Amino acid sequence: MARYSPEHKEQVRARIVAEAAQSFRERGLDGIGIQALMRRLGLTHGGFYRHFSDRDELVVEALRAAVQDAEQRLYAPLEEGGVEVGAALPARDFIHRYLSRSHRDHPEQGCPVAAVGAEATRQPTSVRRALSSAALRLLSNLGSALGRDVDARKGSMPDDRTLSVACVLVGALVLARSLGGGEQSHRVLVAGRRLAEQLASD
Amino acid sequence: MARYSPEHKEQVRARIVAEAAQSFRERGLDGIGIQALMRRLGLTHGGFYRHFSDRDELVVEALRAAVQDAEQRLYAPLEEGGVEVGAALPARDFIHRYLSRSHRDHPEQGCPVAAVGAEATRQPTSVRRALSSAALRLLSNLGSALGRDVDARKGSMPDDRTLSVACVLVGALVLARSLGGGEQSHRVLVAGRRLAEQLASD
DNA sequence: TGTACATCAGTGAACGCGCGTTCACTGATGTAC
DNA sequence: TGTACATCAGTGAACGCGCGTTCACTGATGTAC
Repeated sequence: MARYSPEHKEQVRARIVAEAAQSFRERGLDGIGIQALMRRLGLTHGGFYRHFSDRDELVVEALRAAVQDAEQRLYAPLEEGGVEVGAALPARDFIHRYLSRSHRDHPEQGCPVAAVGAEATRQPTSVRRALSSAALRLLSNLGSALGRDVDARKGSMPDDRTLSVACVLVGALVLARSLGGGEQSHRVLVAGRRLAEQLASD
Repeated sequence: MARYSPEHKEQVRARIVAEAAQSFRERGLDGIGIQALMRRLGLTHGGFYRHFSDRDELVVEALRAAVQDAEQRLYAPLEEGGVEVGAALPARDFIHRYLSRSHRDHPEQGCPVAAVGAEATRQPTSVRRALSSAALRLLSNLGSALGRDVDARKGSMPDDRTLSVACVLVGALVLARSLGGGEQSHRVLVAGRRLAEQLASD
């Protein structure tokens, strides 16, 4: 067992991060352990520390990966011809993907801010910073979709309209999840969509 | 040790529930154990099962208590003369209390939907139901504050304006907590307040 | 080309710890006589 | 009023379990000669 091809190690590391990015959104940042995580990948827990110095380091990386994953699914335009990606989605499409039933029912593939943002206050500093930059990235993407391209990560500020739409998106999703999957929950999604679209088109 | 006054048992039970209602909002529904909780009250863990059949029963009760606690602090009018309580707060005051820095910084005394609503998808049925009724109660209170007195708990539906304001409140709080306590976080609170007030006064 | 050695990703036992839950127990009070 | 007994909230040891982390190890491959 060992001495694999040069790329092997980074591939395994990437698999750990990807699995964690899913599991943490599904079960919360404290909801899955290293042993269970490694077992899911067909590995044993001891090897984990060849890749990460401790659990928090994985949480930070997994949050970064979750942001990218959510961007792919919610923000990136549909690929046409199977190749190109790049331009921003229209705000309307982003809003509809964000406040869809499938996003509500699959937090493990969705926005990390809605899934674990409320856990920020009980996390160590490194994790809080990662959550904060996840939120800023959401604002930045949303700003682009609204045609207000401001790079929030660099400290510049998203405009008020972007902030407003972001509140509606996150709030509607958290409320809809709190309400379960029934009719009231769906009404929240629909009301959130309508309001977000209206704000986006002002 | 035992055979206290008749009210003693229910007082202890109430203390357990109150402590849990705080701790669960502060640390998440899985964030504090029975031993730690009982220790905080100066009791030992064994006695817990004289009051509850299992941990989930406590979670359900604690969520109910958290709703009442949050209502007291966010929704109940200031007592005048130190006695009376009853009438609804104006929507504007409710919005400003909900999107205050102190609510952002003290989830343990605040809205349980914002604090633990995102955990709904990973809880057993009994807890999911309790979270759902917490959310409905938030909608109901907000409906009253907006002058749309609809008892959401009985299955009747909150109107769209109430749903919209609720999305803004919950989303702004979760976003502000994700962003930490800095300037961006405060801007989210301010933007949320402005939007919520505007929607409330339409 | 063949042999000796170094590397290091992954293994799995072990550490101390806290979890939810059970249970034999203690001992102050209430009730029966 | 005095004594014997029942009650039952609270105690603390114990159960099996999973946690994060450490560590001696294995063994396939790469490098040195």
